[in-house]
Amino acid sequence: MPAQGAGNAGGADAVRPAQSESSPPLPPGLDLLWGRRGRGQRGPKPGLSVDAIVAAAIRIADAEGLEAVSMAHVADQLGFTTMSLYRHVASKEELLQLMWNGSAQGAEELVITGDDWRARLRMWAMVQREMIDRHPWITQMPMAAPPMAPNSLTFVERGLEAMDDSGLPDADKLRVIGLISSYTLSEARMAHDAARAARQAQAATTGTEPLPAWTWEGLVREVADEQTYPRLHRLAWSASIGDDSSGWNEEEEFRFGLDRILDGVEVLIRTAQP
Amino acid sequence: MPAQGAGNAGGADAVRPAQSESSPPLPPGLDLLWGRRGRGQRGPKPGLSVDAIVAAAIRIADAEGLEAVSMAHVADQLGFTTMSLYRHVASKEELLQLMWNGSAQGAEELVITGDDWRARLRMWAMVQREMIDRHPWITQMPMAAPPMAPNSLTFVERGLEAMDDSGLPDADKLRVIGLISSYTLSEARMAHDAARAARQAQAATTGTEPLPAWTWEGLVREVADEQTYPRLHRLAWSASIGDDSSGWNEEEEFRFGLDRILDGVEVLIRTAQP
DNA sequence: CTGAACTGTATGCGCCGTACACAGTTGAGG
DNA sequence: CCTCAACTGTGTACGGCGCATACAGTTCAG
Repeated sequence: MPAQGAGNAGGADAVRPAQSESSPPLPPGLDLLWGRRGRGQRGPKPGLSVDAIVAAAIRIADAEGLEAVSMAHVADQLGFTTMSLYRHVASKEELLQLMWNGSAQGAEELVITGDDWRARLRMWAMVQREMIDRHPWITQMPMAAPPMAPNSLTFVERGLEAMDDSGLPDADKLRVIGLISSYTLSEARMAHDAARAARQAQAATTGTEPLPAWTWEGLVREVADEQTYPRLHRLAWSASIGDDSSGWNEEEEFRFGLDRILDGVEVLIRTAQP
Repeated sequence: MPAQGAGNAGGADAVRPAQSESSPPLPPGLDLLWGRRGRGQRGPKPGLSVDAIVAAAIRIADAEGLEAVSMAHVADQLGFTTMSLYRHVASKEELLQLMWNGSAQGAEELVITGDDWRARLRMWAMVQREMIDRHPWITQMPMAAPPMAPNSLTFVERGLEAMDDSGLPDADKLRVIGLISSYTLSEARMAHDAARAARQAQAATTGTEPLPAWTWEGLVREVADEQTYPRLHRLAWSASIGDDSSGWNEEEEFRFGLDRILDGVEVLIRTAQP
């Protein structure tokens, strides 16, 4: 169904498609992200704005998790009715996209420092990880298409900038950026999913139970017999993996993988330009 | 609320907690995965089974996407009522976990071949990627906790096996496995999200529109001005990134990253054992 | 001054996960 | 053999979800 109903009595459609003029219309969702949605001046002053909606949604997601972000919840956080949101946002999915972009606010004034490409790229990855940790719910989002939001592009630009002195062809720089982002995002996702699972396992056994607090090694010991999983069995029964008593240091794990990747990039750079 | 309501008239609880005996009860969800859920013999023969439910759910997810997997849909695919599923599965979340494990069926008879650790590890990653591609919906799943399902552990065991001749300490082998899995999963996720986005962008413009078919470069050209995104601008306006005309070969991109990671692992192995 | 453009509201639909009470089926223990 | 507890599947109902739609009130261009 096209956006402009022909003889439809009364109601205007929720959001207008584009600002017209030269450029071809962007895919739906992206137009708003890049400020290309029309704004007439005829009606009453809007008491609600896209920014306010997105900010409220992010506040909720930070405080109560992504699953708590419903149109109704966001709306009455703002003191409006549910349907009022649809005057500014086409759908919940679009709101989620805007939240994604909003979570990366501050990427503009981000400065990546370091003596060489390796130090800078490392910092770039750590910053990305920190941004995700500040808004863990972004690891649960659909993530439609390659990142095309303004803040995402800014971040990619910073990554390319970090590799200015690498001597790699631009296409390879982009691939390296993609590689590191993939890893960082995935690692953050696993960390937060695990944390969430642990948290709600804790919540499930309120009070009464002695709460066994399963560790990864403990579970493997319980479940993996020696015949079918000899190596895992050995690993789980050998001395604790992590150094400290609690075992399993996530941050250390992340840095380990990152350094392996950077080693690989170094090999690429060295072989490309002798 | 504990599972056993004291004076509750009539109804037995949906699923019994554990099989008793020695071992301490596993966290909820895992007990079923590892076959540690009790089964009495008193009642009528069940016409429904966990396996049938999981198989039906996977069939739906493969054919119509994960969002089409609802308890109602699964149930009447099997010719039963919605609520009947809850006699075999504690919740939808548990069903999703079982689907995850079920999607990795066939991991037992998987054989990883190759002359050295590098070839084997590469094959291991490619196999993982293919398994994900066969069931793209697993990239959309919550993924509670580190992978503890039997098939997941089998797969990890195979990865460790692939590195038998690497000379690395076991803990490092595990970290390498984790690094590669993270990357593979994330890359697969991006690829499928992009594919899905493209598919439904296509579906949105049925018939009438000339469907512009945006490429990544095209979008960047449209949106990224030279001042704020100089490197991206240059990249997008230079000759097409991919080699063929359609640009952007996902498989090649995946292999690029994988080879970088393997290079990094090689560095680690070489420096660890001279 | 009028009417079109615009903002927020109220109502309602279909779908979701699942709590709960219930009827029918089976096998173990008396 | 009978009985009754254990068990399986059903029916109904509830609260929450995203969102279509019709509507009432506000503002500015003509």
